[in-house]
Amino acid sequence: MSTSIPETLRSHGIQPSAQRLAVAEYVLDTTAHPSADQVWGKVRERFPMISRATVYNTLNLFVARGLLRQHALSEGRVVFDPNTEPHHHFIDETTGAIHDVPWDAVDVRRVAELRGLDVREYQVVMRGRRKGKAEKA
Amino acid sequence: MSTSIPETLRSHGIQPSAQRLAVAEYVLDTTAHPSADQVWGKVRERFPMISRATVYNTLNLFVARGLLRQHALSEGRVVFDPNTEPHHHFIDETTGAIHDVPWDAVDVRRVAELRGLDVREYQVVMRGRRKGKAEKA
DNA sequence: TCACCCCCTTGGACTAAGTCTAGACCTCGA
DNA sequence: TCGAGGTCTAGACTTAGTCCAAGGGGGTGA
Repeated sequence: MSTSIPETLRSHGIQPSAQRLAVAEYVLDTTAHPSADQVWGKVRERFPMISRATVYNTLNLFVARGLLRQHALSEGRVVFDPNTEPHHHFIDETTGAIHDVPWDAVDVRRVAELRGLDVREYQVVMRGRRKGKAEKA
Repeated sequence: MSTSIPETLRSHGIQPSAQRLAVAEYVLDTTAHPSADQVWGKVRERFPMISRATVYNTLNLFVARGLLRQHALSEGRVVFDPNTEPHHHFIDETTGAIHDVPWDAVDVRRVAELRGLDVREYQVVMRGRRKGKAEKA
């Protein structure tokens, strides 16, 4: 909130443009883990003439510059996530929705001990169902 | 090894056929985590007239009947894995190769404690490089 | 103010992965 | 032998994503 979106883009070496701002406004402020085509659909609501190639180019640029991360978690769906800090993921089996799980909510030990493997990063991918508040039925 | 492939198929409620056997012979005995098209390519070496639809149908059938598991781990690639026991995965960032990691090589605690989430299964996905023996350069 | 250049965007063609469908083909039991 | 059900094939179709050539727009120097 302290820095504006154009500043954020510039600080990552990205020249702001109207299209890039429109993509950034949506994708840097969502927890919905949208796919590229979902981003396209959303951005077109406010910017109907934007082309698919531009959205793909922009998302790939944001990933390359570290503004976004790309995940392939479920069923070959590739999604984008503005949360670039280490975290885990929970996939709701009934809806397919992806939820972030804070890094310290899971306690993983001995990852680095695997012989012959130089583990640079890891995450826990969980599957199951959400309980409680979301479903009042 | 104790049970033949036709028996294995039948015991999972799958009627054996020449095509299904050809797919099963390769895919139930590999650790390579092949994609569907890789399976198609491999099976065609010995069975050139098999169609792509048959290979996809067969793989999906095997997954539905619990003979195989499907993973979407890296870059939207969907791969098949005959190892249906719980295990983790290591992805070699330089080659894209996927390696199985034994369940007890990683020590995960507190997964079940996430409030509001009913975790039915989980795995640790690691990324990095293989060290040592594989690279003699 | 003008012109130029460079970067960005566009639309459409192209590719790859996967699904669907209609018809042909087996195979097995009666 | 016949029929029915399940299986296989080829090809059309869909979806996700990339590539490319051409057009456009904004900043900078003259």
